[in-house]
Amino acid sequence: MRLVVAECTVTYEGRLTSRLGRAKRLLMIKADGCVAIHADGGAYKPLNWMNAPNILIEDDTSWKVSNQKGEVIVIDLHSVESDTTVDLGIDPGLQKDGVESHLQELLAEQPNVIEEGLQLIRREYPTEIGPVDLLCRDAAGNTVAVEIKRRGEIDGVEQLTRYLQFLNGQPDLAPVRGVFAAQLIKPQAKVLAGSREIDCVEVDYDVLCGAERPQQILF
Amino acid sequence: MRLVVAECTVTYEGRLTSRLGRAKRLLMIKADGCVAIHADGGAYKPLNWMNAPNILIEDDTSWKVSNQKGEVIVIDLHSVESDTTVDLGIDPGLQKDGVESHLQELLAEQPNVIEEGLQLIRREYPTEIGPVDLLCRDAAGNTVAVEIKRRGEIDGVEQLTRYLQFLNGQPDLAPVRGVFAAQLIKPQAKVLAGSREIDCVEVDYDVLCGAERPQQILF
DNA sequence: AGGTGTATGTCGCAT
DNA sequence: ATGCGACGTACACCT
Repeated sequence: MRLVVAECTVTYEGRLTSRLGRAKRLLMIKADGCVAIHADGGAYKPLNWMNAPNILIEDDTSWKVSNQKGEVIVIDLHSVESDTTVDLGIDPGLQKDGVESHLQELLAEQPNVIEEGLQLIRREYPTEIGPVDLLCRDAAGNTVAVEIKRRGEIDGVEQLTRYLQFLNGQPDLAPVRGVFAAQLIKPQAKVLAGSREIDCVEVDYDVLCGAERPQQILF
Repeated sequence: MRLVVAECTVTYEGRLTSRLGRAKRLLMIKADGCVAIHADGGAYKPLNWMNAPNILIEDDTSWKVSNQKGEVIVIDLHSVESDTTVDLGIDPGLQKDGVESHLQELLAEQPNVIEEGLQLIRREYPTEIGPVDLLCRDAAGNTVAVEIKRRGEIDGVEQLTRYLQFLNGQPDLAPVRGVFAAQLIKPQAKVLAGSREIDCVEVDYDVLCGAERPQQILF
């Protein structure tokens, strides 16, 4: 990784056009070739950037970074305060826990956690308007579409509503009812779901992890 | 801005849980207090971060960054290779030249590009649930709500649907039909729009710019 | 390569 | 604060 602190002006032309007036900034060039221009604020997001793959052409007073899509950043350097390079090596990578896909896996294994007697028909059931997280059959033999979110908000209810609309247009599946499952469901989402006769279920992620094989725990 | 290069391990607990195994990384602390942990790849996004406002507690071997929402990053430092601070001053900021609003302006001037005989009633027509991009009257005298997007996706159709629902509840306007206009409309959005009897129109931004005053070009 | 859904999305603006 | 819409969204995953 190369870190340059310099007075510079920057222009970007691509998905939009932008300009940065003259100021001292940090230029970060990573081993993968991506370039980021950081100010001393504005959270972790750089002011401008160009992700790999790109081409960096460097001359005495300016850098030109361009990619295949026709995006270009031009960095004019007025004065360079420092220019250092560190070898960080390859990172072992970030281990994430608790994302939606994991929650979906756990609930696919344990649909009865969502509702007594629920059985999985298919995970990621494909439709023209996108995949339904879980398609299930309930104790009474009716089809149930389950939408899973980490945090249940209005968007998720809208999404599930679309699926239900679509699925109920399929004579071999209808009638299909909906269940909205999330670790936490916001009040507004609950209200909206309620008004559409969609059940809401809040699931405890830790309990779900612990209860992954309840038989083995019980005996 | 403070830049530290160090061997470290990191854990984050908050919206999810994550771990970073021991490796050399760049720790960036900006003047606003935000902290970012960068590896030498993965575009401009840090592996972990904590935006301001937060509290950084530093001792000999570890840093603890936490915020009011209960998110916590713990950085264990095994060895520090460098620790430098630069004063970048306040950035003059990024000047953006947007495309979205411009598209709306152009279509407001040229509603007939959307549909033959369409006339503008009002741009940014206010409703309780947000402004309708363009409210128009068609050749037959019916009211038309136009939603404009750079890229037309399902969200945009949902948004327009909400507006139509609202507008059709106004006796002086109803019936109102919808037109979804974008530079590019995704297949799923087209399907959803079709099922709701919303017309889709793809507009060419460059042609629109060129056709801004068609009379002057024709004569 | 293109399409779709997720994200610790972030960011800004209005209520 | 919360809701809502835009973003150069980025990114993984699938066809």
